[in-house]
Amino acid sequence: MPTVSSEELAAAAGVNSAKLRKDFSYLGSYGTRGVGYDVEYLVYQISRELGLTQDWPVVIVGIGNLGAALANYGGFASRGFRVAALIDADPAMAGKPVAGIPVQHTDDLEKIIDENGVSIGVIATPAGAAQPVCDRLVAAGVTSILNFAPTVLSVPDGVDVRKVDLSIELQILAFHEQRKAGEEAEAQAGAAAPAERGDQGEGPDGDVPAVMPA
Amino acid sequence: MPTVSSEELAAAAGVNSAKLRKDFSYLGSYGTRGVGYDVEYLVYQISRELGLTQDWPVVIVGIGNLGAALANYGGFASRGFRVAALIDADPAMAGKPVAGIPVQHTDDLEKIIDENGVSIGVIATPAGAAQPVCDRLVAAGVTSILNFAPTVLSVPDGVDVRKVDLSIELQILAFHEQRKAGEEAEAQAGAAAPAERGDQGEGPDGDVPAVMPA
DNA sequence: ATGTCTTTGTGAACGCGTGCACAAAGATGG
DNA sequence: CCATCTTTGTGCACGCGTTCACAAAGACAT
Ligand SMILES: NC(=O)c1ccc[n+]([C@@H]2O[C@H](COP(=O)([O-])OP(=O)(O)OC[C@H]3O[C@@H](n4cnc5c(N)ncnc54)[C@H](O)[C@@H]3O)[C@@H](O)[C@H]2O)c1
Ligand SMILES: NC(=O)c1ccc[n+]([C@@H]2O[C@H](COP(=O)([O-])OP(=O)(O)OC[C@H]3O[C@@H](n4cnc5c(N)ncnc54)[C@H](O)[C@@H]3O)[C@@H](O)[C@H]2O)c1
Repeated sequence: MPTVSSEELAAAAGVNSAKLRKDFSYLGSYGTRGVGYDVEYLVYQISRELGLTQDWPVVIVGIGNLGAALANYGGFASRGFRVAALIDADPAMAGKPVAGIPVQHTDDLEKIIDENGVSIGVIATPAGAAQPVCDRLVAAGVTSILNFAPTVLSVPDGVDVRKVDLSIELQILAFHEQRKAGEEAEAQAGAAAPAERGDQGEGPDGDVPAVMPA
Repeated sequence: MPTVSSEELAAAAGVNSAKLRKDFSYLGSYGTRGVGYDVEYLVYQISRELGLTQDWPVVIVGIGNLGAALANYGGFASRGFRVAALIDADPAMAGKPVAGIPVQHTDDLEKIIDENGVSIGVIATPAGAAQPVCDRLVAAGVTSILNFAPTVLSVPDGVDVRKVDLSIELQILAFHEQRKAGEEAEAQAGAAAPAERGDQGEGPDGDVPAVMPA
């Protein structure tokens, strides 16, 4: 039975082993003291808890540059997501296949959501169309939305929205970049450079805490 | 002189006014007691601190579905980012314009980085090519990388990497989605549903803290 | 069966970000 | 010039997540 210790996993992930064990403990006691965790069983338990064991039908609305790229992306299927339908407002696109899936017109949005039992929608329309599209998706029964349009969406309680803003990603990089330059210039001033985070910035998260003094 | 109070700003942003004031205080004391903050001056100071006042040349490597979509995206320019060059390994693409910018071949990568003074690179190649491309970018002087390939990149100290993993965004939504369904089923069991966050999930950040008991 | 050795699971301490509460600053009006 | 009123800037306390440290559990050898 292949096993891994929390120490090994923690080292590989670059985190503290105690935290990793405590996190696992929320799923139950799946480890064996003196041995570690059964890899296969652990993978299954985590997958199940994260919802990776079921497959989720997803619709993409707005099949332009970005929407088409998303439709073509094979990485979703491997994580349990299935592109159930592509929707666009442009009549010229209706019926035209993108990534092997025929694009359907916005008029049928409600029907498509309903027939496919979709609860997750991706919005890749221009900013102006995002809120109206969002409203229709929600009204049709979608309760989770991934929004690429540069707009803050208003949704009722119970609906989750995640916004992906690529400009902000670049801004965060630029912020650190600017800071690097500043530190070099001040390197002669004696003060040591502050500790740098070494992670792979999983998203535009709790970053950028301290700011340089005036 | 148009001004805003920390209270107004906090309400608009949906955060605590004390936190907002404390954050601003790291930039210096730009407010006037009894009045508030001079809007124009505040915007300038924040922009400067965030590095929004300078424009950053950026190169995109891997001009496929995603890379082309990024190149066509106008939202970057408005935030101070300029697409300085597009690079792809496919000889057939060399010279072909995408979004008005001719695609250049990977062979010239180092020269392109150097001549344009690029310090920020975007990787949109297949996963297998990401690390080699990353190494070349870093060797050529790039110190910030936005990675779309589903790979964890190894970089030397001093180089920042941010990874955008769209599958993880969907997974987070699916996780909450699964949980919603679970709560409905357990609604009869008496325990009240835990408080739900109402924000717009700026990235795959410090989310998903507590996990359901076994 | 008993002892030893490894690794888990978790109570307790620590550190840090967030929010409260208020004194100080400064504008404004009399 | 003084009184009053608004809003900033910040010390302090609270809460939560992270880390430490260790007892308990269990495998494995003798
Ligand atoms: N391209 C990028 O890399 C990128 C990056 C970040 C954000 N974004 C954002 O993503 C969105 C899409 O970008 P894009 O480059 O694909 O734009 P695009 O113009 O190429 O595509 C937009 C598509 O949406 C369709 N559309 C318009 N109104 C619609 C509606 N009401 N219902 C359904 N479909 C509708 C259009 O027909 C078009 O096909 C934009 O909001 C953009 O700001 C794009
Ligand atoms: N399309 C999406 O929505 C999406 C979403 C998430 C992640 N991704 C990831 O982004 C990357 C690109 O996705 P895509 O859909 O655009 O793929 P794609 O196959 O359409 O494009 C890849 C491009 O990279 C070029 N390339 C290959 N090797 C290269 C090298 N060594 N140097 C320079 N260029 C090279 C290819 O010529 C091609 O043009 C992939 O890693 C994919 O997993 C894509």
